[in-house]
Order: sequence, then structure tokens, then C-alpha cells
Amino acid sequence: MIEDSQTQQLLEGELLENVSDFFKALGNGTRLQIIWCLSRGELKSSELAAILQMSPSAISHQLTLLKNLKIVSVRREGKNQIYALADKHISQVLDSVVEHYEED
Amino acid sequence: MIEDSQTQQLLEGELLENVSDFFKALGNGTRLQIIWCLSRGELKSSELAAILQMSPSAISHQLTLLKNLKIVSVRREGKNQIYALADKHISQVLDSVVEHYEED
DNA sequence: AAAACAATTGAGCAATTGTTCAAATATTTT
DNA sequence: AAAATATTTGAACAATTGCTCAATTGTTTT
Repeated sequence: MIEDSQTQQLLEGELLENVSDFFKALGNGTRLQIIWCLSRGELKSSELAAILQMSPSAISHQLTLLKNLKIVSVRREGKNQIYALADKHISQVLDSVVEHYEED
Repeated sequence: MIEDSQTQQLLEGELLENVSDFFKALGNGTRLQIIWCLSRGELKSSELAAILQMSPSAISHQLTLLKNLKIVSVRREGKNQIYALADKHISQVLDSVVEHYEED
């Protein structure tokens, strides 16, 4: 099977999509703050809304998006939905970028 | 000066903006491919257009954006503009995310 | 200095995104 | 079982994004 010459130097198909979705998730102030907060421990949906001072609905929409990308996981505890980062790699990457820009 | 209680758990001001701009830059297929290519070595604007199979104009717009964010640097060589990653931290972060999703 | 080549610029436009608002669902409390 | 609490859902809409197209700028070649 012959591949065109570009193919080897580009990110392909599913890998491209996974990687760009990952960065897209972190490339928005609201979602970045959500992930930043969750990297310090799990939180209820309402706690995130309070910390970010945004409506529960806005936060919930973003959490749904992050859940679909498997960046966060949820579990229910009574009336509350408790969110956590799905995987420690996420906060490693975030920390390394934050540190890079923190140089003061 | 009294800070409100949220402040410590959130990313603030310029740091928030720098970090989310960084991730935003990588959170788009075209820019991600550009950065991926440049992580393997510097390239002319026209070479990037050829590799990505996109118009020189589209590529140039994205390069300008990346240049403004100081993610790439440019130098002129005759008729050509030669682009490179501004800093090796960028490809370190990208590589670590690509590796994470490459598990096959 | 005219033509050719490499790349950028800005306006315009369709697609995508991020929020709000009202309504719905799920769980617990009374 | 009704009310209260926690959260989600979907439609709507403004704002932002990413591209195209035509025109422009900068550099080299003839």
C-alpha cells in the first residue's frame, strides 16, 4: 500500500483528533479553571460553579464536554455529582505549562 | 489588601491568559500540524503549505497567530520566511501528549 | 525597472463555540 | 407524595474562529 509523501510528517486520523481535542479542552478559560481546581481534588458541580462564580448550567455544559473527552469522570453521591480528573497525566501536563509561565 | 476566598484556587490574570492561549494554540488541527512539523526542524512558509496541503494564505494567518503568541519565531532568508519553534518546551509538551495517545 | 516569486494582509463569510434561559430529571427531605 | 435541592438538558443567540479571495508588500532575477 502506497502512502503519499506527506503522511509520515503529519499526525494522522484518530491521533490528530485525540491530541487536538485534548489541547482544545484546556484552551478555554472556564475549562482550564475547572481542570485546575480538579487537579487539587474532586469537587461537586455546585462547588465548581461557586469557585468560578459562574452559573451551574454553564459549568455543567463544560463538564459534559470534558466528560465526553474522558478528561473528567463523575460519580453520583446523593443529590451531588462529584467530578474528578480522569487521569493524572492531565495535571502533569497542566502543571508543566503553568510552571513554564510562572517564572517571575 | 483583602482577596476573596476563591482567588487562591484559581489561575489568575496574566497566567490564566498565557496558559489558556498556549493550549488554544495547540487545540486546532492546522496549528497542531504546523507545530508538529516544526518540532522536527525549521520550515519555510511554502513548505508548510505543501505538507499540510492548504493555501499559503491560510497557513500564513495561522503562523501570524502563533508568532504573536511567541510559539514560533521567524527569520527571513531571501524571498522565504523561515519558521521555527520559539522554545523547546513546546515540543516537550506536545510529545508527551502524543505519546500518551499513541499507546496502541 | 519590469517581471517573477514568496509571503502577508484585510475584508467577508460560514461554521463553531460559550453562554443564558426555561424546562426537565434525579435524589432527598418533610 | 409534595416540596426542596442539585444538576442536567436543549434551544437560542451573540461572539469568536478559520478559511477564502483579491490585493499588497518584499525580495530577487532578468
